[in-house]
Amino acid sequence: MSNKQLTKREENFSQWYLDVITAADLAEHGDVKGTMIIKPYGYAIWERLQRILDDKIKETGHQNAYFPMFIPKSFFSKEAAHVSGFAKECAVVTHYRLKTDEKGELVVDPEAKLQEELIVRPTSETIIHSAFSRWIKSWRDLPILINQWANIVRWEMRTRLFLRTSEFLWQEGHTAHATEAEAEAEARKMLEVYKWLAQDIMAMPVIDGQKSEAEKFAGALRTYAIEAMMQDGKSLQAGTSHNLGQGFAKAFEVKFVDENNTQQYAWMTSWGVSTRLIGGLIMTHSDNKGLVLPPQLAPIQVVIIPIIKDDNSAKKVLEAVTKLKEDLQTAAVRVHVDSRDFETMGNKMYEWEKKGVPLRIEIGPRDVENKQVMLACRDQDKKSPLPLSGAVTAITDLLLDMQKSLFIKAQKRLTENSYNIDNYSEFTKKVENGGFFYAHWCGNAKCEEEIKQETKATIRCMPFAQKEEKGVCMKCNKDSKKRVIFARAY
RNA sequence: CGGGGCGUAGCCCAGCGGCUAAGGCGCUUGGUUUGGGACCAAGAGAUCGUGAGUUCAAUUCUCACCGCCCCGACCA
Repeated sequence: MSNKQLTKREENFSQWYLDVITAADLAEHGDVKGTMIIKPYGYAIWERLQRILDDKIKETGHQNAYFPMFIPKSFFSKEAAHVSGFAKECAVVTHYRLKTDEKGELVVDPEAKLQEELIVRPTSETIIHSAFSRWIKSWRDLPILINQWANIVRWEMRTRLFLRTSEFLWQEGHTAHATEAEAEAEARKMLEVYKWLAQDIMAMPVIDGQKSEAEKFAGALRTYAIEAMMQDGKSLQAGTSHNLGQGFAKAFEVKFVDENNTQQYAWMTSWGVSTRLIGGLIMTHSDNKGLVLPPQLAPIQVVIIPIIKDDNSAKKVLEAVTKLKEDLQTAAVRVHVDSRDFETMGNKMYEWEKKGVPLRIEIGPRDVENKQVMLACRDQDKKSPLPLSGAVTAITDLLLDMQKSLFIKAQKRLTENSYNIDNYSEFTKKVENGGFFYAHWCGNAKCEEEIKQETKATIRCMPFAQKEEKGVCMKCNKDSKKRVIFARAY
């Protein structure tokens, strides 16, 4: 990263740290504009998240499957709202062959034009539903609960590392049900899973709720989402779950014969989270020193750095290091020993700090002598001695504590930056500084749009937990029953 | 697609109508170091974005093209 950016980062930390400090070590931009290369360490974080979520998705009765990345254009155009929602950001395959021209240059062979263009999936509803229509004949075939891990492409005009890349990795669930109630329950259940993932695993507090009509998924009946607050007060949509109603079923002829021998359209859902979560993770916990990882997600939970002074003490130090490493591994702690002798102490420490390893342990001759290790927690500044006896228990406890305290810290920030607001002109000023604004809204899309135009703030969600109360829309003064969250978002 | 900026080594960049294109980071080798970003020495690494023009001479000036970044529009 350039020096200019570093300087600017210091001026305005929240704007820059995603790009500058940690993301650079986790990922770099790809060769195609807006795509990203995720480096092994960054991928290890995604991989843990993926494994944890995948287990949970299977536990809740879903099966993994895989569908093609190319979607015939005709599939895409069957659901009207869906088309208009995604049409502007699709990568399109038009040819299937290259050739060398007279000048010896590699060109697209005009002879090899596809009869029907293929869309690189921006999401897989259409292709999966077309399969569903063949798979589903009877009420006995339902529910069908499918999940897929895949890459997708959305040709965004403006990209941002981790948060909005042209190509990204995600998980997308697609289900079909016999009844509306069942589909609704499924959509809500999976949002709960995402909430659990965000809060219990990533230590990232979220607000769950329903999206407004303007913000909902193209083609959905209702969209539910979890919204997280980043350190700069901006909102990040961290996961969505859609009750698709019967719209897609009608477009793709997903029909079944019910117990009364009548043809019915299925009720569908879809839900997904993406590598955007890694961006959310970075922007929730990171500090000026780099990434801070919650222990549950950290590929390396404990790093041990042996301090070798001379050949005499080296043996004893390495013995102590190996012993502790093995004991920790027995206790299922993910531990790494940094035994590189060509790096200086300082470099090693900065590196692991930057990578967000929760606990760092140093063992040198002095520590062996005193039957202790030096321990530093990533979320605290100090370094303190820890007796070797009982060290493993102390460490596992510390990891649990850190998981909790990271969540509490983030939740405190979320609470402190959430406001009830009734005065629109006050809102327009305060929203500049970020935060969640609980405000009354009449439910009219026109007010919503005007507010967006005037303040760049959108309705993030209508929180499930929000109690009814009488009020008037902060924009137009018409009656409102509930407050919704307005915020600026990524 | 509008407005602005920038393309010189893996990265950050200096430079100038002319001589062997400078420096820092990183890398390699050897040595000394090692409890918070080490030091010394020697080295490798550059079609100066591409093409054309002006000129005795272009990395430098002009034009075109390509690419990237930022701000909008778009999207989330």
